[in-house]
Parts: sequence; C-alpha cells; structure tokens
Amino acid sequence: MPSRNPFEARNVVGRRGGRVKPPLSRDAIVGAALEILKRDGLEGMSLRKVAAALDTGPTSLYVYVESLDELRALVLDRALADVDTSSRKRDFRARLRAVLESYVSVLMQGPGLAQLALSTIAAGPNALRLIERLLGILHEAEVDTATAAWAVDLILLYATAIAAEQTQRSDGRDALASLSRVIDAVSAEEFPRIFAAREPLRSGSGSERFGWALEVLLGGILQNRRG
Amino acid sequence: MPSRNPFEARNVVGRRGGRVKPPLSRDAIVGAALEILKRDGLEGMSLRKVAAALDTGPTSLYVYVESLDELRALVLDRALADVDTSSRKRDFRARLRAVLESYVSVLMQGPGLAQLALSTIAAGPNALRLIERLLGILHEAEVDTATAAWAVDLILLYATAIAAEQTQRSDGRDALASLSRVIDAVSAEEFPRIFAAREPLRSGSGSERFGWALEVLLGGILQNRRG
DNA sequence: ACCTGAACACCGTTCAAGT
DNA sequence: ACCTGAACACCGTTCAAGT
Repeated sequence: MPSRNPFEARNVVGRRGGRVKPPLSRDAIVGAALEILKRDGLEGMSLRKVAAALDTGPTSLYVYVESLDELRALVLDRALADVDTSSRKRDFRARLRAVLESYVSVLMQGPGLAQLALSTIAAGPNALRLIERLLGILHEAEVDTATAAWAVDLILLYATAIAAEQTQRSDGRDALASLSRVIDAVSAEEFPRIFAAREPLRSGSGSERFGWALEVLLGGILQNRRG
Repeated sequence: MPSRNPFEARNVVGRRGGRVKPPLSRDAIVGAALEILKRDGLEGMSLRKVAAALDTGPTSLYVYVESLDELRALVLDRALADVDTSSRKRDFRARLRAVLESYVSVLMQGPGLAQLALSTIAAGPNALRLIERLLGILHEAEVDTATAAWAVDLILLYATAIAAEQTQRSDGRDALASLSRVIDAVSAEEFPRIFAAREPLRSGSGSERFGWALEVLLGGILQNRRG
C-alpha cells in the first residue's frame, strides 16, 4: 500500500522543472507570497502570482486563505519572525536600539515589506513578541505601564515609517532622490526657510537620523510620563 | 459663426444627465480623482473611474497625466491645499498643534487620503507651504535650522501615520477595533507585559494620544538640538 | 476536504486611428 | 493638439463541478 489516499499521490508525482511539487498549505502559501513580496513589492504580490509559483490556480488558494488582505497580514507576521529581540546589551538605550534596528532591517529586506507594515496594523504572534519585548525594555527604563503602552506605539510607528521612506521608489526612481531634487529647485523668495534648510533637509544617512530620532523619542517619553 | 473651431462645439453640446460636460483639463481630472479617493479609498481610485466620472475613456486622461502614480501625487497636493497654516496663536506649541491638527483633519476627510500621504513623499507646492510654516514655527521656538529640518520630517511622519491609523479599515471593519480584540485575547503567561498594559494599549482618544505625542516630540526635539 | 476551469467584473497602459 | 476604440496583459473573487 504506497499511500492510504489515492489523491495523495498527486503531490508526489506532480512536478515542475523536475522538482517535486510541494503540497499546498497555509505555510507554503505564506512563504511563497513573502518571496514574491520581497522581489516585486506590495503591488506586485498578487494571489495569481503566488498561485503560479506554487504550480496551481488562483482559486485553489481560497481553501487556505480568506482573501488577499488576510494573506498580507500573514506575510507581514511571517517576516517579523526574523526580528531579533534577544539583545542583552547592558544599557537599555542600546538594547532598544538593537531591537529596533533589527526590526527596521527586516522591513528593508525588499520593497513593499515596510509599506505593508505601514498599511496593516500588525497583530500576529511575532508582532506581539516584538511589542512584549519593547514594553519590557521600557519597563526596565522605569517607564510606567500607561506611558510605555503609548510609547511603543509611537516608536514602532516611527521605525516603520523610516523603513518605508528608505525603501520607497516611484516609477523606478528612488523617491528620496526625487524629493532632494525638488528641494534644490526651491526659490529663496517663496520658501525662505526651506531654502535655508535645504542642506540639513537632505543630509544625514538613514542610521544617523534614526539614532537622533530615537534619542528624541526616548528623551521626550522619559520627560512626559503619565504614571 | 457660432464657434471658431468645429470641435469646440462638443464641449458645449456634450451632456450627461442634462449637465454640460466640462472640458478635460489637468485640474478637472485631479478634482474628480480627489472626490473618488475620498469616497472609495486609495485602491478604489482608478484611472478608469476618474475617466468615467468625466464622461470619457481612460485613454483620454493620458493627454494630461503621465501615469496613475503622477495622478496620485497631484491629488495629494490638491488635498493639502485645504490645510490651514495661518494660526496666529501666541504660544508656539499651540500654533504648531493648530497647524498639525488642520493637516490631520484634512487627511481624515476620507479613507485613502492618509494612506496616500504615507506612500507618497509629498513634494508639491502645498506640501512645501506646510513644511515652510513648520520650519518657521520651530525657528520661533529657537530650534536651530539643522535640528528643525529633521524635526519637521519626524513630526509630519507622525501626524500622517496617526491619520492613517485612525482611518484604516480592513474588510470593512475598523482596523483599530480588530487590534483591540487581539489584545483582549492575549494570555497573561505568554505576554505578561502586553496583558498588564492591555488597558492603556487600547485607551485614549485619537486627540488625547496626539496631544501627548506632540509633547513627547517637542520635548525631545528641544533637548536634542544639534545646532 | 481539497482542487479546478470558467466566468465575472474589474485594473493600467499602449497604439493606431480619428477629428 | 486632443480624443477615442480596441487590444494587451494583468487583477481578486465566486461558483459549479470535479476527485
């Protein structure tokens, strides 16, 4: 008896390009979708492409996934599994920074991931694990629970937005580079302050600005405790 | 001679529902698109719908607009024309808050506007006007130019994200309400800190949190001046 | 229970042809 | 210069039918 179920055989026999066709499953679908998201961006991740990658038709996915929206949420949480929350650095600032840098670097693994994180309120198990860890670090920094709850929201919002800004491109051009060109073209008469600030508006590497912003947020949070 | 150009007549004669069909123009297209965006959200704003609203075919729009991406950027800037930057309140904090509240309320005029602002780096004339004003307010608050440049970025990022979070819905359900349900279901053993913070994580009206976050940002900025 | 093909109601964009 | 119809290469989702 090679298999108890006659249909099972298909999973073994079905091939594409000589490789065995893996059985469909929620996990397989989410994995394939994440790969496509990293490669083709948020708009490029379609149910039809995911289905094609798994050697099946788009309708088959609906057995495992309710809608594209649900798939997007699953993909986001799957990606967040790679966030390293284990930093044991002594200083709580360094710990916070290490965890957030891991989060940002995960979101920057491809175009679309950060955009997905911005347009979806993350609430899967890996998002919860990250939130739990950030709450813990703020607790060690003697931030009360009520303040920490709002602070985590603010910090994650910022980190996500940074990652999105950094990976954003429109029409294949780097979006920040386009902004830079607009700023350079501003007239001193119409927008004197932008003109005066045109250097710092464009300057600073991603991580420089990230570090500064983290100090701003942390400083502001510590001095605005609600508890 | 009723008209110098025989084709001109079409604009006068062409009607739909008894109303005169307005001539196509960049402005008309952007205006129609903004209306649809406010009603149907970002994904609902399609070139084909805009064309239909203007009683023409989708291909006609390409005479005035390069792509959907360009149209989106134009629509965002058109919406930002409604931002009131004229506050003359005495306290610079109150001034900053008034301008940002106007910005957020504009983005909350419908679903999709805030989402659009998050996914597009705003660089049109109305975005520049807003940035100019914020730089001015920070200057009055004695923030140096270099710090102000980064600070405006941070503040706008936050305000935009708040508006997006607040107007976001997935599958017709309020997205924040969904999150609230997830938090309520969290186990005290697996995620003790989230469990402990479940009240404040959900609590606070939009404007309460907005006010707090603004104090955090401003406090942090004032104590982290780079100049 | 799982998978499929066909169909429906949409998309953005291009291109050749018209006025 | 402006506008159009037809066509191309895509979408998400549903439904009836298959194993």
